[in-house]
Amino acid sequence: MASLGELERAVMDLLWETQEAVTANTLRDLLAQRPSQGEEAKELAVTTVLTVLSRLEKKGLVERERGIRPHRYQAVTSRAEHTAELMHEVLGTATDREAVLARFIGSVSDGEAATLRKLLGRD
Amino acid sequence: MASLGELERAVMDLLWETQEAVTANTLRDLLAQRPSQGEEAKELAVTTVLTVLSRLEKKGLVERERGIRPHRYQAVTSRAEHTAELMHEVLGTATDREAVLARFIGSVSDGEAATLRKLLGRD
DNA sequence: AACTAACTTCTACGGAGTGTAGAACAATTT
DNA sequence: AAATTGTTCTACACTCCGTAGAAGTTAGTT
Repeated sequence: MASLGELERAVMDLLWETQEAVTANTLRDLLAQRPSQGEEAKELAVTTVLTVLSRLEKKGLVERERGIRPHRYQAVTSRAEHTAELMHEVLGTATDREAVLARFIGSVSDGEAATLRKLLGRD
Repeated sequence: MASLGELERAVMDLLWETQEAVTANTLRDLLAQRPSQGEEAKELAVTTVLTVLSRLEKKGLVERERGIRPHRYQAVTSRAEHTAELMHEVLGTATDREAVLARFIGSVSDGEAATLRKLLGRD
């Protein structure tokens, strides 16, 4: 259960940008200013945003504060963390993990290769 | 257009294992011996397998030889290559690629870290 | 307390993707 | 030509996602 729809993705992106916990109304407004891709951004109904947030909560990506009345939502993990998890999920528990990694780093930019070297430390 | 269904995945796994081009009937038989997960493996109709193969062909993951009569199907890329592509897709074109890589590397096994060091070459 | 405004949950529907396979059509074998 | 084998078409049910109105709940106002 990993993939997100387009709107779900847009919401997560906003939650990842604004590190704070925000309300559904705020998100609706933020979404309205965001022409997702070529498409004119139209005002969504708040219930739409709420539905999406509920689904994201069920998926474990979003956490909500139920105490205060306009509930506030925030991402459970950072985007980087989430993406890294996804990458591991894709890598999987296969027997050929190393082969995959070989192909993977084969097409990584030079700069990123350098970063990786730094992160891995010299032996 | 990256994700696969459960049956599609099972078919791809078989095509990746048997490096050869195989027929739909062969695949049906192979699938029958494969209890996907806890579930008792039942015999699927050949048309089911054919439908899945067509869809995989449309997705560019499978190639078929139309010359001979029982068409033969094979994977276009190796599993390792495909998985590596998926990983890049997940990594995406975000601004925080390096942050993602950092998290990713952080949870890679020691042996794999060593492999990566080797692949990246010492500086 | 009753009323109202804001907010949340429930229910729903249409479209896309997937698993599944029969019906109809095409080619090969006997 | 008839029978067999193989492929394509069509179809349906189920899940996920975008979308939102209807109904229910909470809080603020009179």
